[in-house]
Amino acid sequence: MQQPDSLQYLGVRDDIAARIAGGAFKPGERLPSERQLQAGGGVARGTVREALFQLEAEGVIYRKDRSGWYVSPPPVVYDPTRWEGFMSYVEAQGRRPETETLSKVEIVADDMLAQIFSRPVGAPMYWIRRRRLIDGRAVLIESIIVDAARAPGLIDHDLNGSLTSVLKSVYGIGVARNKVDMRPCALTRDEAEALRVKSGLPGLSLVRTCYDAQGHVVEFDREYWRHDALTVSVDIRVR
Amino acid sequence: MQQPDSLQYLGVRDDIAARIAGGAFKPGERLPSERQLQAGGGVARGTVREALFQLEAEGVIYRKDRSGWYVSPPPVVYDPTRWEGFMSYVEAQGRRPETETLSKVEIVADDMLAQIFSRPVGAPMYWIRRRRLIDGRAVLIESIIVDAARAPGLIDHDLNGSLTSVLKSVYGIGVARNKVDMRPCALTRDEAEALRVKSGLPGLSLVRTCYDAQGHVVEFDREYWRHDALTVSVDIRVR
DNA sequence: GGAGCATTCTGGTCTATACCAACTGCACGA
DNA sequence: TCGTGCAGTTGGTATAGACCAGAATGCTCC
Repeated sequence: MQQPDSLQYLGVRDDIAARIAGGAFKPGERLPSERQLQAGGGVARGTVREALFQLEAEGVIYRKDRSGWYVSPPPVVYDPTRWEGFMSYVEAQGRRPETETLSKVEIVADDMLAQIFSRPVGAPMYWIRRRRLIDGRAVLIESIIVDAARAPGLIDHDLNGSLTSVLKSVYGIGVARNKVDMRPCALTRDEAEALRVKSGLPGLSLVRTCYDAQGHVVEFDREYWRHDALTVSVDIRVR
Repeated sequence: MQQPDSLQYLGVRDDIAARIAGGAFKPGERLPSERQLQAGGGVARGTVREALFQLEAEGVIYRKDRSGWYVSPPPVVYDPTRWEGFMSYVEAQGRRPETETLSKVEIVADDMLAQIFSRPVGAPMYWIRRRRLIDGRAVLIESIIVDAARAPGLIDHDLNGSLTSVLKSVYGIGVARNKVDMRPCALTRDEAEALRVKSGLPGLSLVRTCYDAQGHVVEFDREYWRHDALTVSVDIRVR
């Protein structure tokens, strides 16, 4: 599957990429519309879109539905071993973090949750869904489960800040160990809708299990990130 | 960007996905051609392709250029903290690993490599490029740099097996610490060609720096994985 | 000045068609 | 038996046109 430069859409891609690299469009700025790019390049709109899809896959640009194509800001660096919460982490990198709580409800543990938390099926749990933004752009959606018995009344607190610090300061629960699973994925249906992206856009699925010093599960967290929003960095000793 | 089920390509997607889940097509098997699917669904070929792209992004299917669409095998699990080489690792999961050495040459360190290895610019280095396959499918391409002064004659050895074990058994160099950077990316140009995928397919970029017990850099490794070929799992204590 | 509404613009979906290049399989011949 | 070459099939690229729904804009009226 060679890429001879004879392919028109790669030519259009290179043209737009060069203009972005040259500073003609800055991070966050809008590109000309597809129809304008089409006229400028003398190609069909489908070809322009193919070029834009390439740049989107590379993380160079992103789209807002029916609004336009925009130049991507740089990604944040994520180190699971140094993670102390989204808000402080993002702020430390000079970006503006925001959190929106989409829902918070009490549920009962199903088989999977019961096993994860080592609790009986039917045990009360809190289910929190949040959307998190960087510089005004939604970058991840997360679904958190916390054992209600260990943090009674948790969902009555303001959860738009750091959940970790609420658990620590209000309930005295600290995190001693993290297990993180990562997997490239496609953002589909619910996640895509919540992040306001087109279904099928590549993303990163991140499943975090937090344990306290006694080895009990404190928090079980599924996150779906935009693929262009982060870099993961892990520094570990070989066992 | 809601997904009302009125969208035709999502309907086609669901139809194909259901047939795969139902066992009509097994991992590794070929799907009917786009033109056959088109006729069966009564839609345009572009719509069928849109549905196939969705499933590809989700990792459900993959394509061989001008050959057809195939059902994806399950991903391998990758734990950077337990990594003892591709070959043994993949075999332990019941899969068949292969390695092809694409090139191995001596180069001189540029600014970046000099800094990484704490060696002068111009120091001799070995540059090894390999392609690695699971069950006959190319899943990753890697580019490895090793300090030639620490492993003289390395590239005269057979490098289709475990590089780690060659470094250990022949040169007595062990790895004590790993630094791993991960980032969702697009496979473009060289990587895409080496993996025989279409440029722009999502992938995972993995940069590994291996240190010995003295903190010297042993090996610097850039890997590009197919996005559907692996799951990353990290288990770490919070500092 | 602000709320509400209509228009315009934008990307999203879909159809139909055409041609190309790489792969596949088969038939043929050495 | 083993290549070799041809023909058919497949996905890849590109065009042109059409319509839709949501976003953005600007206008009007209160």
